[in-house]
This record gives sequence, C-alpha cells and structure tokens, in this order.
Amino acid sequence: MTGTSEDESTPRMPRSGYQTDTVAAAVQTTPDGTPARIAGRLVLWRRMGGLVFGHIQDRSGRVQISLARNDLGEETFKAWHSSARVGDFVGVTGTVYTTRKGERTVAASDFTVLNRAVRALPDKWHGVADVETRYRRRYLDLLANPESRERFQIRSRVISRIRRFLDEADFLEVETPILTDAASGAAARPFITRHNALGEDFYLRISPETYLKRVVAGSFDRVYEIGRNFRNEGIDPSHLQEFTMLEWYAAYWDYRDNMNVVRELIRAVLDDVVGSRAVTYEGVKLDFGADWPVLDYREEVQRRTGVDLRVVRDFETLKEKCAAFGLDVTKAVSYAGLVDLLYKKTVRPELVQPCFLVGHPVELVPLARRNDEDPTRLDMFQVVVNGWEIVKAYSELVDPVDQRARLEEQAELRAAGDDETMMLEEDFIEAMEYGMPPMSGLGLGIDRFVALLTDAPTLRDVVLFPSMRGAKGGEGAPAGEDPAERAPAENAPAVAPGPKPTGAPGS
RNA sequence: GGGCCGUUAGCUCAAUUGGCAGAGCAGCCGGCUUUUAACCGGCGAGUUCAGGGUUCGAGUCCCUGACGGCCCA
Repeated sequence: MTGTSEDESTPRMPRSGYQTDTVAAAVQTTPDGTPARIAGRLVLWRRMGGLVFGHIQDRSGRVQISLARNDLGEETFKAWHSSARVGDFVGVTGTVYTTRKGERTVAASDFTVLNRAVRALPDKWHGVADVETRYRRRYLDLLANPESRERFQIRSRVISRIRRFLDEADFLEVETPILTDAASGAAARPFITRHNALGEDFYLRISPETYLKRVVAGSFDRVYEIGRNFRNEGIDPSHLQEFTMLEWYAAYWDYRDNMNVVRELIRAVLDDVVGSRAVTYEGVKLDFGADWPVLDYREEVQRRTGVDLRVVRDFETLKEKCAAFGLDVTKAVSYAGLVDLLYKKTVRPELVQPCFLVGHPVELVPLARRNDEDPTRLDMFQVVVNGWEIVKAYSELVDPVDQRARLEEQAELRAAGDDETMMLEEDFIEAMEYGMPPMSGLGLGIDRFVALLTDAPTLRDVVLFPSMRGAKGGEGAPAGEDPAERAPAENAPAVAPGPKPTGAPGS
C-alpha cells in the first residue's frame, strides 16, 4: 500500500494514545491549565500570522486548538501550521486555556498530522445538501452535517435503551435465521436468493415470527430479537425494503399485557433518550405522554366509510363498496386485501397522535388468535402515530388445527394470484402440535420510531446506507467494459479530479 | 409501472428573449499574534449528467437514456 506514497510525507502512527471520540465535548468543561492530548479531524484552519487557530471535530462536536509562534519558535511553528490542511486528522498535545472571546482552546506544544485528506471536504458552512451524495457517501454527510450525526447517535441510544428495558424484564435476546426456506410471518413479497451448497432458492426473511415462537415452545418463555427484515416492495418515505424490527414473545401474556408494556417501553425511551415525552414531527407535536386512546378497527372504518365490516364479510360485496368509495380495486384479490386498502386510505392517515387500534378482522393476520367471544375479530392491536404503524402485536394463535386451516386459506389465495400471502410451513405447525404456551408477541419498527424521534422526513435518513440503484459510471465501470483496460487504473493512487495533493509539507 | 421536478468548478449555488459559463467556500501564493463561516490582495480551477437533434450560435429549446427526489398506482 505504501508503494506510491512519498515516505517523507507519510504520517506515522502516534507512539502513545490520544484522548479521542468525545474529547471535543470533554475539553469544554476542562479547567484552564490542564494538560491535554487529543486527536480528531481538522475542520477549520485559520492562519493569522504568528497565531493559528483550528477546530478539530469528533462525534461529540468541535474543540479549538491553537499554534503560537511565540511558544514554538519560528521554524517549528511554520513547519507545523503549513503541514496541515482542512480534512486532515491531527493529534495535538498541549494545555487548555480560554481565549478573549471565551472559547476553550488547546494551545499546542506538539502537533502531528496523523493522516491526510487528499480530496476537498464539503463546504464548511453548507455541508452536503445533495440527497444522493448524503445517502451514497454517508461519511461526508456525517462529517459535514451535525444533525445527521445526532440522528444516528440517537438511533444507537434508542436501541441500547430498548435492550436494557427488555433485559431488565427477563427477556432473552436470541437470533433466528435470515436465510429461510419459506417467507412467513407477514404478508409481503420476499427477496429470493440462491443457496449454492443446498442447491435451492432461499428467501430473505420478511419476519422472524415463526422462529421466535418455536423458541418459546422450546421453553424460553420471553425472547426478543432486534434485526433486519427484508420486503421486496416499493421505496417511499415510510417504507424501506431492508428495515430493522424489534420482535418479542412472552409466554402467558396476552395482547393487553403487551399494550401496557410497549407503552411503558416507548415512554422509557422518550424519557431517557429524548428527555421529553413529546416530540415535534414535521411541525406536528406528537405527545406520547398523553392518554393513548383505544380505537376499534371496524368502528373506525365504519365511522369514516359507512362500511360495517361485521356485516360485509365477503370479497365481492366489499369490492363494490370500495369501488363506490373511489378506491382502485383492480388489483384486489382477497377480502383481507380490500379491508387493508380501505383502512389505509381512510382511517390510518387520520391517526396522528399515539393511539391503540384494536379488534382487527380475523382475515388480516393468519398467525393471530381469535377473540374468544367474537371469532370474527382478533386479539390484536397496533400502535399508530403520524399515520404510521410503528407497533403490531397480538395474542398468538397456538391451536395447530386453526393454524393449519388459516394457512391453507393463505395457500388458496396465493394459488389465486395473491403474492402477498403467508407460506405454509409444516415445520412450524408441527412445532405447534408439540404444544406452545399461550403467548403474545409484538413487533416494533425501529426505523419509523427513530424517524419520529429525530424529525427525519424519510426513513432513509435514519439508515446509514439506504438501498440505492447501482452507482453510476466513473470508477464503477459500466457493464461491458473490458476489465483489462481498466486494470492499470486500479492500482493508481486515488487522485481527485479536482485539487491535487500538492504542496507536500516541508517542501 | 405513470406524472412532475432536479443534475452547472471538490462543496453550496448563479447565469435575462437562445448570444464570451460566474460567485462564495475549498485549493495554491503573499500579508496578518486572540480568530470564530476570521479578514485583505493575487492565481488556478468546468465533458454544464450522457447521447442525439434544431440553430449562425444551446447550460438554456426538442428527443432518448442514466441517476436522484416528490406524488400517484
């Protein structure tokens, strides 16, 4: 790797450790006169004759450093300040003091360039505005845009707080397969991939649900998993094809237990990560501290459309009702699909403040338990905020006879052309036949939750590297190009099309 | 899949009815010992996303495509 470098200018590793990572914040509360040895990326560099100020940055913010000719002597002063450029990583050893304008600063007695940047950083004031650049080259977004750094730190703290909450509630964190031989646990199209060793196609999981239930059957009464799910659907501001979900299952709980627990969890995250139970999302205050009304699914649909789902229970009639309501029913192939369409178009957008939606029709979720008194509805709830479903939970169906019948219905719908149905997994039903405790499970969409907490206009803003179409041209080499032609270029130093790494220090 | 919008210097953005492609920041050179997006003087910087077309002349108008965004299905 060093073959093309000029050894004279190649920075050497520091011999001893620097304070790093959150040192920028730490220096702000350090008394004058304290020795400091810090490192970070140089983001501002102001040379003014015999005194030079700079800011170095890490994830906690920025701290000012200074080099003074009077302290260092002419030669050292000149060598050091001319050796560094904005973008370089530098190490500074010195003493903390406060400038006339009151800024805490480290006066350097030693100064080392730890590594260089050969490309120009984004505009120091405007940062990176181009959305595509922010997603494809997230490192530029992170280093240039503080609000982006803050978002991802909040994301990390949210997940950490959730883990602590569940661990303290005696849940066991487990991991279940992402590569599976059946896409189950949700109504969604899967990604298909090839398992070479087994010689067959596999699916990227759309949900860990049936595996987690098997784990509960195996006597782990409370389990959770935080992990990636994949759904082969369209991209829009509230959907990602690759998203992070929390799912938990607790034996002997029912959905009402989960309503209380998830509200407690969400409030704990708000308290400890945000510091307030209310957040503002796109100008709208969302108050998680207020009462969460419990709304009945079928009553809400009826209130807005006049359609009583307790009476209208067949596909054709509901299709007519939906069409009369102006909805596009040309692609509808199932009763459940129509119910979902009607709800999503009329009810969901109006549910802005946090609420529980309960009593969904039995057709909607083949893995959920029927209500004992009313077998046409499920013991199920969702938490809806800002028109987004952030939680879905229910008492689990643990009756293998009903489970088989419900999944066979799904298979029939699939045969009839509905590709968003659940696949029937024999293994899963067999596990149920060995016996499962009554239980309730819950899923919480981490990306949506974090987006609400950080006022992110799209979920892509809370995922470090959102899915994008293959990079265009340039070094990416368009398909069909002769690889032999560009082979020499691969070993060439990465020289920017713009500014060259000229002016080697010490020259 | 459909509609609309966008793509100009490393970054952020200008460019009149179609008439020499510019500024700030960044970079380079010089000045400046308490700056705060430091400031002052000088210099260099472009496949205007790609390809085609209209025109004496295209960043600008037309067509096709790429990538991205928003809305719709």
